[in-house]
Amino acid sequence: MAEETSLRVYGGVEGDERQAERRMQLIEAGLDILGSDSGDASLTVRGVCKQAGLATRYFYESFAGRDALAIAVYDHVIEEMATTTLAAVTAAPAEARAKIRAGLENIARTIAADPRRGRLLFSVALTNSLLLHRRVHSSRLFAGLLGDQAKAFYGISEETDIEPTTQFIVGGLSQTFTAWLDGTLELDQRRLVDRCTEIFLAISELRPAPSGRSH
Amino acid sequence: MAEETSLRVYGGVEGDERQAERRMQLIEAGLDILGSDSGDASLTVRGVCKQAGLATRYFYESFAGRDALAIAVYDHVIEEMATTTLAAVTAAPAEARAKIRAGLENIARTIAADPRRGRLLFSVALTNSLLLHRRVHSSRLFAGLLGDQAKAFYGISEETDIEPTTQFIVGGLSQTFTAWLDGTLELDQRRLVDRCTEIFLAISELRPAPSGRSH
DNA sequence: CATATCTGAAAACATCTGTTTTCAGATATG
DNA sequence: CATATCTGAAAACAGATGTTTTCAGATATG
Repeated sequence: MAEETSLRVYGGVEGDERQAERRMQLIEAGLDILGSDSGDASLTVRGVCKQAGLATRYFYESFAGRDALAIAVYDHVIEEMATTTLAAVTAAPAEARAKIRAGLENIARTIAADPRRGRLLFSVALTNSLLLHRRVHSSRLFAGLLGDQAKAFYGISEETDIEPTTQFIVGGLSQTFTAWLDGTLELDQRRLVDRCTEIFLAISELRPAPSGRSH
Repeated sequence: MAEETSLRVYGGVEGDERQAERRMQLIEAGLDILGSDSGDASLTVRGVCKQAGLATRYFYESFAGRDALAIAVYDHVIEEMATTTLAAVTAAPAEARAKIRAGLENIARTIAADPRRGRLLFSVALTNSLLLHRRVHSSRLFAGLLGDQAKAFYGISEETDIEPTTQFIVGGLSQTFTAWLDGTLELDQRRLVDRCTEIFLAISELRPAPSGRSH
């Protein structure tokens, strides 16, 4: 409440900068932990501070609690993924297969370069209901992003229910990317993206309800 | 080690029976908790005993620890689901669409009748690596069970890697069933099964690797 | 140099959990 | 009836964790 008055220079660095760097160190450490296969149960205050090389004291300087850090980490990863994927899809030729492939390729490349991000987005066991909601929301976002032609066909709304087709695609992609990160799937990135693109397309081209309106 | 000597009659019931009933009460209570949306982090010894109406003392009579109970609950649910689904698939006409529909219908009906089972199998956030491994194994089992014609085509081995197609189907079905249980999907059971059957078929009919062998 | 702030480490306190043990009362058995 | 076992509830103990506070030393500022 009355903290903006102090903040001296220390070690030649401004107070705001030191705080911001500590915050970033905590987010990085949080990503290390959330991006491991232990799930978010291992995200402890002491643990993340040790990983960040900071004193416990500084945790509450930047975050109100465990959940606040988890959300910050998740948002940090999602935001970057959304930005780059949107750019890749936009830059791709105006054709369903090309756009889907471009988006999937961006995701595959990103999580291959930093598996922590992939595990956080797709495979980490989240017990935190806030994080689960974020994942649902961002899944919806990506499904819309990648399947914008499906959106045009079927009229998927971002606010109302998701079609079973979209749910299926999101779940299928998550599972496939997770297995790929695990090493369970012995595919190179190129073939993974090819394969997922074809499956995505095949599902998209199904009529939403063969015998009439779906509800 | 030397417990099989005692076990008196109490309340008109044999000692073995009392133990077995307490074990069943604990498994039921464990299913209540694991089948809630809190994930397996809420499966505490005190909690499950309270839910079962038993004293903490009796937990370790039947289980070595938290993990042992979790595994017992999971196996209990999986075993029943596998048995009834296998029966449904076997009884269905010898045709891919009919067999897939029969299997999916059995799963949908079972989890609609007891959502705890569905949430445990598909949606609960599992931080327990033992449970995660069980889920992978049983997913493999069900994918093979439902897609036996795909198995014949692609030669899916239960011991080696799973094809990306199978991973996609398992993940897609899990996500879709989860959303259906949540109420996110406003479909009746019939349409859900129809839709999943068509998607399943469409994916199955894709060639595994359009440009050659997959690895 | 004197004082105020910052830093790192650790202590402190409460709570939750796993696990074992105690104990008074209920029940069966000789 | 006397004794051994069973039951339910709770206490006890250790460890992990969230969260706040203390404290000695480092660093900047007047």
